[in-house]
Amino acid sequence: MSQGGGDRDLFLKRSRDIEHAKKHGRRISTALFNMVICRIGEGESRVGIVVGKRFGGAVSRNRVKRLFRELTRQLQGQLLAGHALVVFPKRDSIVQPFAVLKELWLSSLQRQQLLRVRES
RNA sequence: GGAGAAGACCGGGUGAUCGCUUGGAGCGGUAACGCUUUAAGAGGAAAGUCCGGACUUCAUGGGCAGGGCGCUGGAUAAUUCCCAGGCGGAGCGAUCCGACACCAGCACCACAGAAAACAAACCGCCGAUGGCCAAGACGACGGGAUUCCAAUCCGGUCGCCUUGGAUCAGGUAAGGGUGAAACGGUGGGGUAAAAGCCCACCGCGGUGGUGGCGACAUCACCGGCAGGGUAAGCGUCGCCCGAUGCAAGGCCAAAUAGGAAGACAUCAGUCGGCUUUCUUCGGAGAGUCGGCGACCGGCUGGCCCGGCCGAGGUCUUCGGGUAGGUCGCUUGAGGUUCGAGGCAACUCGAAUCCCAGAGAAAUGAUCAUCCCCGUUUGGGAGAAAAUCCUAGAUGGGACAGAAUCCGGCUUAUAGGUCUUCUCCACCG
RNA sequence: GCGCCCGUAGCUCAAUGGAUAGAGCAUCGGACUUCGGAUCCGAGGGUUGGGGGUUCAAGUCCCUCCGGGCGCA
Repeated sequence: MSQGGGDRDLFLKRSRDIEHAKKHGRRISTALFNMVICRIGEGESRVGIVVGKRFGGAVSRNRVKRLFRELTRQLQGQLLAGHALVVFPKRDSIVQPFAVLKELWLSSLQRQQLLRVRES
């Protein structure tokens, strides 16, 4: 349906979808974020970002969501289709430089074999 | 120069690349939508939700609750906010702070203290006056001793006076450890001792004059003093407030579930007893009496009164509502600049501008450069320290994110700018 | 977003505005016991969430901030 334009279809927004992923997905954790990965079949992969009230004030919560959204936008071309990812950022992720975050994101997805192989 | 007081303002700037949301224009497309281009896109507190409104829905009345505020005047859409003033308090001062009406009624005032709200009196002081007791002087009377009488001496009774009392009646509240608070304060006179008992000043109360719109101020006269505190305890008085909050509310409307609304007629059933008719002997119908229905349940702005509804039948209509979507949704007690009025809050007039509208919630990521501050290195000025100039490296730049919209309050906030004023020190 | 409620010892709760804030459990010490448990005796532990105000006096009354919880589609 979407031709890859606006980023509405890039993100998981309904709590029903996020609860489904949390219940059925497998959980990995890194130094800067936790993540739940769930296979949902057809369609583009989607990313949900969950930031609880314990993370901090509204400014910190908004900032970390923006960081992870930017990460998703920059790297959406390399993601394999048919998965739902739910990210739970940790408090340290807001003080790290963006390049460190990007490196960790790529390597952890590589380990889960969710990245599209470059040469093919 | 130092130490302060009050008020106003800023809250990093510029540029590049890649993105997000909304509006306009153009192109493509039946449409949904897509592409290109252009414009705009967090705050002084957006926060806390403590007040006040706009706006929304809710209503058959009556009464009672409930809440808020409390010096005066002004200003406002409105306010408990704001402005100006009064009074009280703090400060040398600029200034700051103040729930700042009423103690008539009820209630409370622990411990300590003689006594804690009614006025008294535990210790104390006095004992003037009237008693009592003691001593003494004087007088009168009568007695005894020395004795013939006189005279002297002794003791007695009465009267009066003086002095005295661990005294009684009584006077007094000056002084008394306490306490947050003790029934005006200081000084003098006065007295037996005292006391507004008297006087001066201060405080207080009343009356009148003057000034002020007023709170109040001030002056004069009069009064010897009225009688504690707490109402952010119950309460009284005056004024104000209906409730509800954009998750209000309107519209469209999947899936699932079957009901919902209106009108009309009947105006009532059920249980038990008795009488009677029919009977397939199980019962059924009619009449009459009694019980329940009906001291019940639901709705009705928080409560009460009051009010409305309640079973079954027939007919007509299709609606209600969840997920979701959409409207509300940003042109407004609006901003900016002038002018006028007012001490000011603010008001009036003119011109001009359109300035976020998201929806698990857009305003971001990376980089360059400039600005400010700190650390440090090299060079220079300087005898050296201090300090200054210059170049570089490195770190930092607060509090904090619109959610229906406004007016305030409160709280958080790195660094900086401006204006006015006060006190102290020095120089002229 | 809007509305509402609650904060007392480590935990669960008390406490008319009146004095060192109390009880139970828990902790520690002692007694008892061969040792432990139970029991008995005793002790420690509190900025009454923070600050300010009213009052002679505040855990209590009032204001404000902080933390926690609940409801509303």
